[in-house]
Amino acid sequence: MDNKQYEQAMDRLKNNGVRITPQRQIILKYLIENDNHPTVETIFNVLDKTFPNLSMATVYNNLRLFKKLNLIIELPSIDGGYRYDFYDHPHLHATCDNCNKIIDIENPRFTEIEQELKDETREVGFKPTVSSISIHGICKECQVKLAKNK
Amino acid sequence: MDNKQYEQAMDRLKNNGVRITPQRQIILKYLIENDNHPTVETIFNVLDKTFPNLSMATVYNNLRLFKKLNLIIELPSIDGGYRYDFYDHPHLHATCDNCNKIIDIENPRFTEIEQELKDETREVGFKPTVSSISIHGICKECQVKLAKNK
DNA sequence: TTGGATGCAAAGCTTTTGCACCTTT
DNA sequence: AAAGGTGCAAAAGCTTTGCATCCAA
Repeated sequence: MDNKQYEQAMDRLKNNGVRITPQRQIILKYLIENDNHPTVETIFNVLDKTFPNLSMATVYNNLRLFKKLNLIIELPSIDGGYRYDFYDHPHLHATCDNCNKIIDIENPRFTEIEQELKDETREVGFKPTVSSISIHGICKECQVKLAKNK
Repeated sequence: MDNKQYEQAMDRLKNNGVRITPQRQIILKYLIENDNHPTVETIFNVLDKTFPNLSMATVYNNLRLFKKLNLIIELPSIDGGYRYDFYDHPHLHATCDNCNKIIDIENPRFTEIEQELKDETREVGFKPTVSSISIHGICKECQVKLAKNK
């Protein structure tokens, strides 16, 4: 794990007068170490194994808190729920509308594009924080799957 | 209203074997004529006035259908719900995380940027359809409001 | 020490579904 | 005439909240 990300996240909590609890630590660590864009339930199920008595409410409450502090971003899934992603460097998301998987796409030009989009919002007096940039469509695997079912 | 958008939407329904009902017509018309990014409830409340006995379930069902046909896009709001937007030409959304307002930002370069992002997903075998591109932050009005409350 | 955080359970929403009736094709 | 869609109400899910207890600072 990139420890710097974790330390910076802890600092952001401290600077906002938010207490550092084991629950907050493991949730953030999980999000930093995994780029699987988990649902709330996935996060809960995985962490509950090694941290019994963890409460779903705590996961919900803390995800909401982290989102407000711009530590994570929330990605809508076509299945109705949300997926969560630690907001490290901005990157492109490709969301499969068939299996709901979210794929990270890295590209050196992306930071530049994000900057350009943020600048555009500044022109109308907006104060940008994070970006949520997704391309919807069908992933490679599902294209094959869907073709077979015809 | 741009009638072409409406006609094209109707064609897309027909081509997919979907029946054209008055409910579908008024919901689509409403979304085409308004760029206020309404919630499900707003859509229901406005349309129910002139179309009594409209059912919330019908609004939900049809929004889901339109989304699947890529006629509209669904934008997550920090208040937990979603906002809907007729998917005409791609454009940038600035989402205020304080008042939940969504602002359309038009820029001639945007189509080009969207194309570039879609191309990036194609490189990993993805088949892109629509984009959902939002910059989160605080709008002009809320910046003033929040400064006053200090 | 003490205000904030957690866990549990209950409440509150939002969204979907079942079914009888109605409408488009 | 038949397949599909609608409205209503009930069910199902998801998310938040109240409160007693616990713990980080």
